[in-house]
Amino acid sequence: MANSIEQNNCSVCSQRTQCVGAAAGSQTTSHRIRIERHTSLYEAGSAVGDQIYHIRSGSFKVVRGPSTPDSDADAHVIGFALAPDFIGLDALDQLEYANSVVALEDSVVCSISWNRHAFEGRRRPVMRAHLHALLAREMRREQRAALMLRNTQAEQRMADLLLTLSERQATYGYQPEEFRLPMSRCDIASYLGVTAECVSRLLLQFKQRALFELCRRDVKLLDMSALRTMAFGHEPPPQLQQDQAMLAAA
Amino acid sequence: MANSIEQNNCSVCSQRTQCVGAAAGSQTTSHRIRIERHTSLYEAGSAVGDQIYHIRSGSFKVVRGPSTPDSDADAHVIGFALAPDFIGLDALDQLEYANSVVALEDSVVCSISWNRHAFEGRRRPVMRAHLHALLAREMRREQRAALMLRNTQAEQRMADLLLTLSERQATYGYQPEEFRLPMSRCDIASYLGVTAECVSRLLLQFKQRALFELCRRDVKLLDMSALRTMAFGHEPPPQLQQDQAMLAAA
DNA sequence: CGCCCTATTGAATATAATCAACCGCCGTGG
DNA sequence: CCACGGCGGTTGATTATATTCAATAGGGCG
Repeated sequence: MANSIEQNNCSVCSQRTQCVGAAAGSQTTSHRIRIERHTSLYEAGSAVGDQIYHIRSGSFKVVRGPSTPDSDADAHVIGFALAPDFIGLDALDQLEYANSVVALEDSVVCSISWNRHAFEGRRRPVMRAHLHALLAREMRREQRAALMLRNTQAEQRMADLLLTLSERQATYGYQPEEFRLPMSRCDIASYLGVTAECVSRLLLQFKQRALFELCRRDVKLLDMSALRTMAFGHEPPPQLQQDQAMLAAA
Repeated sequence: MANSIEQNNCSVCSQRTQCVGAAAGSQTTSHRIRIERHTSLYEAGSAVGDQIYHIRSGSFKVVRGPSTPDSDADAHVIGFALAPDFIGLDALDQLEYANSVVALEDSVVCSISWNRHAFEGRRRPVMRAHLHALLAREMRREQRAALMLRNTQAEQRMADLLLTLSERQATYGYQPEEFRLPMSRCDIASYLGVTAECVSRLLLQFKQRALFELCRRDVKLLDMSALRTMAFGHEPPPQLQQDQAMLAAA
């Protein structure tokens, strides 16, 4: 399913300050993989290797179980992964992947052999810290998502999702107000834990309240502070950039 | 808050087959800590040390944020931890704990210095595998919980909780049908993402349908297969014992 | 052009929240 | 010993929120 692979020198990578691979040393190489839209990086049930994946560009959905059991449309979206996220951390100890990862658009990932990097060589302690930080960060992100699911209405979760996407857009150098939703309404619904109809209605409401403009999948946020107020009880910060900072510093 | 501490020789520990500490070597020691009911093992905001905790007996709730901000009762329960769970894995890379852990009953935990065990000594690779297995397993557990929150009604989540508690009871040598709920209705409600009233009604329904007997906090499951059918769509297995087996085998 | 798939809209229904009252247990103090 | 008050838990009535079922709209693509 992965469409093309090429070698990659981490020391000249544009994302080396954020990446685990680059920290391992200047001569490190990794494999760069190009994934076409709607194809999977890996499928639930396939063998887990020695690698984790770093998204260089594009976006993915993480789906519980096989991505297309044909008839069975209850493939639940348990998360989205956008550049520069890492994928495959939850499978470190497993023989088979429990989830499938499907590209929402044409994307590029780096495959990093974590075992070699994290536990050999001079920079081993640094790499360990990196890996543990990634694991713990992922765990806290899951916790936060679960918290949202428990204690908020669909409206707030939708607002949160929009803000998260916006934030991600911003860290990538683009404007935070304007972006394109890489996922379908159905994916959003599955992720938020509501029906597609409900997503539709929520988006309509948002539009009517002039929180944003929306044409198909193109979004332009108009009132981000209102969205923030809606998502959290009017506080500014989920400490995400803090985690990013830690990662870069390590 | 931790009430008493004593030294502990892991090689004669009754749980050495399941514990990270014991695998490190025969002369390993850890600290055994006694925690009184309603006191916290640690509080959100307190400093993270070099240890993770292994529950030897008793039970805890994991609460997002400080456990008692006095007036503010919206302390959300993000999970329960029962023997022989591990606690503190999500803080490996952090300076401060993000969650608080509160004992639901008088409990005993072992404090294990993971850094020393996992990265020094002859059994280092084994320890690493242990630690990574714990981290990844915890992550998958979170994912499973989130899946339940997204795609199920309160009824199913309640059934799932009861079965989980039952299963835990069984792994500990007791009968799986009869046990005592260590947590309050309010804690259950917070964990399931519903109100306390709703929990009450659900439990009443279960009783009326003769799924179980319930007196205050004492439970006796009468129809476990019905509960299973309710929780998952009539399939048997969340693969949890598999994880346990892997852990013991490593 | 016409089909298929995604998305939207509407009406009726189900599920859980909210608000409010009440019960029963337990510890305290008269 | 019993009365009191507090807390955890239960129950009821009403309302809000999201689901379900069904029908429709619109874009992409052969």
